[in-house]
Amino acid sequence: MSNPKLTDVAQLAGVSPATVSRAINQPAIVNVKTLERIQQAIQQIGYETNTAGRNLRLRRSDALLVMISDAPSRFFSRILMGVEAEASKAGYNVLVSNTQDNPERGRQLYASIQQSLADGILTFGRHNPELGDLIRNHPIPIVGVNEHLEELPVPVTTVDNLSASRAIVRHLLELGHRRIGHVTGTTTLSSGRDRLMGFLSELQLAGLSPTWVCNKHYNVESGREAAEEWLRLTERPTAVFCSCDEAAFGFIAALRRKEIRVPENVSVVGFDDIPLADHYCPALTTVRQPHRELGTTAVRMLLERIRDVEASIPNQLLEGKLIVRESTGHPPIT
Amino acid sequence: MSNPKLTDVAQLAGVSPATVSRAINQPAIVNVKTLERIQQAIQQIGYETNTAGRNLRLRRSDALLVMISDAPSRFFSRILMGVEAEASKAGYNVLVSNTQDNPERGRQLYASIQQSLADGILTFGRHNPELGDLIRNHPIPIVGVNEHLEELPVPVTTVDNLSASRAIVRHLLELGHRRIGHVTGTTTLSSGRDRLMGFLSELQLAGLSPTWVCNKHYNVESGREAAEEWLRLTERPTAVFCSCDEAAFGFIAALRRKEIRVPENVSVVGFDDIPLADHYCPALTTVRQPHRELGTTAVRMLLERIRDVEASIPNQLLEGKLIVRESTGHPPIT
DNA sequence: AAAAATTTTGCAAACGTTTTCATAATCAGC
DNA sequence: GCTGATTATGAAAACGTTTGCAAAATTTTT
Repeated sequence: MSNPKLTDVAQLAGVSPATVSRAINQPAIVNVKTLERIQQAIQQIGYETNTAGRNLRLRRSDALLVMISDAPSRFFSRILMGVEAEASKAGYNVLVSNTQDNPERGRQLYASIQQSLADGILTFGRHNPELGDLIRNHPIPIVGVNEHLEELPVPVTTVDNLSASRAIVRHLLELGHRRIGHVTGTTTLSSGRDRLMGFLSELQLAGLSPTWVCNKHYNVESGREAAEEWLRLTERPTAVFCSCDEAAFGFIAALRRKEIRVPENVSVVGFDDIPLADHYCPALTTVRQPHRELGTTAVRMLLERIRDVEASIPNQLLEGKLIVRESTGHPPIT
Repeated sequence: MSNPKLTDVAQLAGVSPATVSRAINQPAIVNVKTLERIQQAIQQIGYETNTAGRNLRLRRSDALLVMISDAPSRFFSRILMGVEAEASKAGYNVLVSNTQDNPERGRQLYASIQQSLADGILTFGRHNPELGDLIRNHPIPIVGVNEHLEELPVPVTTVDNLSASRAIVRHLLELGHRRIGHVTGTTTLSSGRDRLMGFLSELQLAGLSPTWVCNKHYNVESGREAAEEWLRLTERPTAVFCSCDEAAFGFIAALRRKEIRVPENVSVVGFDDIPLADHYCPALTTVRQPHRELGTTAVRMLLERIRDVEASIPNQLLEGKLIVRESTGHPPIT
């Protein structure tokens, strides 16, 4: 019950396997008459080219490896869909692997290329620094997504966190806010740092100093905790820029419990524009990250890198778009 | 700059390739002395076994294909992590592919097995019915996740939507509610139908008839629309079971705009227990779906099926757990 | 109609494993 | 030290493609 092979088609069509192969891969160079016969044979017999055979011969895998360091990021599946779309367009398959904080994962990355399991790697999250040396010594096609990877000498694509954060601050300034606070994301991640930097620098540009910077992480609990802290402040900021939508939700929900209303008492901004943001109450002002484009861009960069490992590929910054909804308004009149 | 191969190791260790292969795959049957020498050689030369070569020889792919029909489900990434974990434990890789509503996708499924791109398929979502015949005629290892697939003769694993829904209704009944409504999920999906059935049957068991059934989908907008409808009802249910957390959020948010409070004026229950549910305001009473376990269970079923395509594998129902939080309470006293 | 140029095809050798079968080496028992 | 059983190795044939090279068939040119 074995699958039909190239030779079966060849036999049926009365030609050599070589010709069949050519008929499939470079139809142009085979006589139109025989081409037809071959195609007919392929149809009739239900032939599908065997990946392992071809990959062995061509010494490639036809696959891109998406590597996650541990938990998938908050919008992983949307980025992944972008990756999948762009990869399949280029004839690549997408492998997903979670290194699960395995300290040995650096080697794993390498191995997967060496054993021709994948032709290139897309990496989410952080990695063993020692891997940096490995890559420097012997480059493999690898591109980072979402975060700059100081420990890895690889090109990355991210949203322009800096500009977007500055846009958020500008928006709040325009509304008349002067006391503005920031609940940071995970500042061991470049995105967290960049959002903070954007916040600080735009404020400085306006001749203001930050009223409150609360060091947290990218999750709901952080927003909640930040709210508790906010409540204890003597001089409360009238607007708070939360590092991500989830944090903003946590923040708003915790405040509501204390009868503090958004945006009447305090304006809140998120970041990411997750699907719920538009339907929260109040609908959340936030920055829309082009999740899907992050995926497609990353793949394009990676493909270029696969074509030429040494190719110097600049980092790609994607624009985030400020979406103004209901959670921001003028500061309360005191 | 080619990678070291089996023969290189063999040469270095002064043995035949066959022995090296055995040393790797069945170390028990090779002399301990030579085994050591071989292992040393492998280390020294940095050998990694080439996947394509092995797959070609063994006629398998070492990969499971996760197939999504179009958009990834609401908690796809969490299920995927379960899939990944269980698959890698069994030495399998995970391929993700989105058929993007391509009508030809049925054939694609088949092709991926035929061309030994994958050893088995995990499928999310619905498929071309004609594929059913194909599979009946010539079974391939394939397992469905999350939804029963009437059109495909394959075993599936899902949460026990029926029981969970009944538990929700029981919870509401215990709180004293007598007028209970349901905002359905997508009823072309088995989960949507089952949740509805659970709702209806438990109500019937209590000698009640449903006050309100609102036919919607699994998303926030649906909740919002349902809220509008609820507001127009002359006899409003005092409790509403929404088909998923997102819908519940949309429902609650829309009500809040009309100054209707949850749970004071109306109790609301969700389904899924997405991360935000615990941090919404009010924290959402819902059913926790074992997302990760759905993934691991599906893989286990699939592996069994790969071992023996004809193996009769019963559907696996996983328990959902009712999590009571703040969004449900006693009915308002009228 | 022959020669030259061109297009189509086939042969056979890879690609890197694993495994059957047979042989060589080792060991136990007498 | 010899036979028979056991264990450890090697030679070689797959697995299913693709492709350089050369030959064959076709077309164009003279």
